[in-house]
Amino acid sequence: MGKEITIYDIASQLQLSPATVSRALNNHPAINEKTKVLINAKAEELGYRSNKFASNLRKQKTNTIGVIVPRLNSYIMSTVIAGMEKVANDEGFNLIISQSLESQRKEIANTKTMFNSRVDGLLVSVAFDTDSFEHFQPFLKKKIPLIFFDRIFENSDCPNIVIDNAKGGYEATKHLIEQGFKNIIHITGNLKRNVYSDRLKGYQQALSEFEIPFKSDNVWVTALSLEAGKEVAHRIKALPIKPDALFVSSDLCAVSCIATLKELNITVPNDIAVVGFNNDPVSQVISPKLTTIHYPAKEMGEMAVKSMINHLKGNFNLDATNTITLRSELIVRESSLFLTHS
Amino acid sequence: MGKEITIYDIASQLQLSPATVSRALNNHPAINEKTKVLINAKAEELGYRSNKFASNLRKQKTNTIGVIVPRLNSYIMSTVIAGMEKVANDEGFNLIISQSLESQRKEIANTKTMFNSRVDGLLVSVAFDTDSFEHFQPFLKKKIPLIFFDRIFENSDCPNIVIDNAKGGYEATKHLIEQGFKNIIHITGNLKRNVYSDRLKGYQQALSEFEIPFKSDNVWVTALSLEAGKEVAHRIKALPIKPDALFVSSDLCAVSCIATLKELNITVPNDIAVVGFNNDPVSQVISPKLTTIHYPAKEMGEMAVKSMINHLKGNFNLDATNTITLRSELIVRESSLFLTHS
DNA sequence: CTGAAAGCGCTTACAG
DNA sequence: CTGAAAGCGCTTACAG
Repeated sequence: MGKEITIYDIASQLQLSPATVSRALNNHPAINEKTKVLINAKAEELGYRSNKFASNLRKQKTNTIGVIVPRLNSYIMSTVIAGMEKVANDEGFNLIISQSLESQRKEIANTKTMFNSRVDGLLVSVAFDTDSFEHFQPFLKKKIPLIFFDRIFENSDCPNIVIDNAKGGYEATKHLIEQGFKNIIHITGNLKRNVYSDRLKGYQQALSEFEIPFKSDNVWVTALSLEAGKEVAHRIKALPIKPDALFVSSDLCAVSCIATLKELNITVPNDIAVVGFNNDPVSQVISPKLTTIHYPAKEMGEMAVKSMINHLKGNFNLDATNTITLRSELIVRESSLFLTHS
Repeated sequence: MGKEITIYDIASQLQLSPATVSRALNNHPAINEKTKVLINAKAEELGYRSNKFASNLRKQKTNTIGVIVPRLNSYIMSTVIAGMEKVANDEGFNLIISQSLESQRKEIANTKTMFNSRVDGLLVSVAFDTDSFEHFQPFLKKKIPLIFFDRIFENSDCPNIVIDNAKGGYEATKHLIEQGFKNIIHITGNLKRNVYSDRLKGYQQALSEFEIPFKSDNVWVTALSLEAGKEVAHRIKALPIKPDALFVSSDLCAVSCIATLKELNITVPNDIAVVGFNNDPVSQVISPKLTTIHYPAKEMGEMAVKSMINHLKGNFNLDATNTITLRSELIVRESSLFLTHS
């Protein structure tokens, strides 16, 4: 009970050296198969559990991957984390997770903690306002692999895991145009971030393809929050010439906007069509159901951890594949369909 | 760059022993204040970072708290985790998080991993179908503190952190009754779990207080998922005598049900009033807005980690305070208001 | 207030 | 295929 079993206990009971026990437990090829069986049986019998701290200390590795996200409690991020946890657990890696709460200041503090925790690798989705790369430099200097996902730091030379945000923005906008909508407002987040700037590019591309002039007044930068959705609705209500469609870079914000528009007697899609982004469950439980871009959050989390572990194990070099792009897709529901357009 | 600074480097540069450096860095009272200042300055200068693995190995502690939740990507749980992360980070503890995906089998596997990771303490919210305590016994045997939160294991003698679910159920039901609704169906989850059985008790208590007979046919056990919400709506549609209200133990399920009811030409609250549970953001972005019970998820996460750390530090004994109950409250919105009842 | 020394439990280069 | 020995970087009981 009180006493912990070590490889020395196994060794002495089996009349072997601790070195052999250690090798057998780690499935070292030089050890006789029969000896391995013996040792593993004894380990099982005694309830041995390996001491990670001794092992990590000796090996100078931590088997730990750090994760920094803007926030833990958004649909996308909690789903990404769920995917990460699954893979990490299966591979015997630990995750240290922290949230920047959308502030570069907190993100810097988080990177310091991660650095001091000696993570073997770091996975980051950057905050809204991050515009310096400096806090990531210590990792590169120490050759600790750094991978960005979702919200990447552009021109960083670090590997990135993303979806094709431009394509997502393009498809969302094109769909609206094909439904007959021409005056489309794009509600987005801080354009410093690739996810938003790329979707904007897609939006512009679609407009230009259909020869609809782009107006910068039609791009509204918001916090993409629940509150932002309400504000957008009120702003639209006050507009002399109303848009006929909205492309919103977040489902939750889109849905909140739709609810508020309804309160203001503007109905969706009849008065204004709406397309969201993410395929958050919320998009299915409102009426009208929200057309959106499916975001493979779980897959992204899995891919991020898998790539990191492969790199750490030397299975493949991350630098070679600088960007991994996951598939996203348009899901058409009622909120964007042309009905009885007035 | 390559070389890591240790206390030996600091010691030799300062002509001191590693023992003194170690003590100074840990703010040991026996060390001269001036020496401490000197040592800390040198540590800073050299970019020293403590090696947790050596320290943990020596101290036989891990500074790690294990967390097992049913799933990471639900509003409640991701918010609980966000609260946990905040406190753990501030206190220098690490979290190892894993998800049981509502299966006892996976939960058992998770407890094994946690045990082998030698967590200093374990925080658990149990799966839907967990009915054995056996997989937690190894922790008690080794005197590793175990705290349950949200979904607790009843009669376990372990400390619990919960809300007053019976009170929540009571208030939700009482509110509906006071609005004039009498035929109230309760949609809930697996009644093995305290969160659901207690809410049911509250529901029954409110009915009995108003002398409305309880009918077990009015309690529907579901997965409380998005899909479950749809099924409930269809089942109601098929009912010869329809209920006038629904008390649903999850906002997401409630909202999905409302959306489907609407498709079936049953409107909320006019035809059927609805009260949810959790105060998920989704409750605010639909129309009508959902009346619900606010669940202090972030606070629960913070409290769980705080209690665990205090216990580990010996600040107070957990066994003394067997149950910590956090405040929840009814939030009245449109979905439950008596309008033009037909 | 400071130091010498042992030991936490592993892994691995070296030797045979 | 197996072993002896050193060492990873700390902490702490003991001594002074």
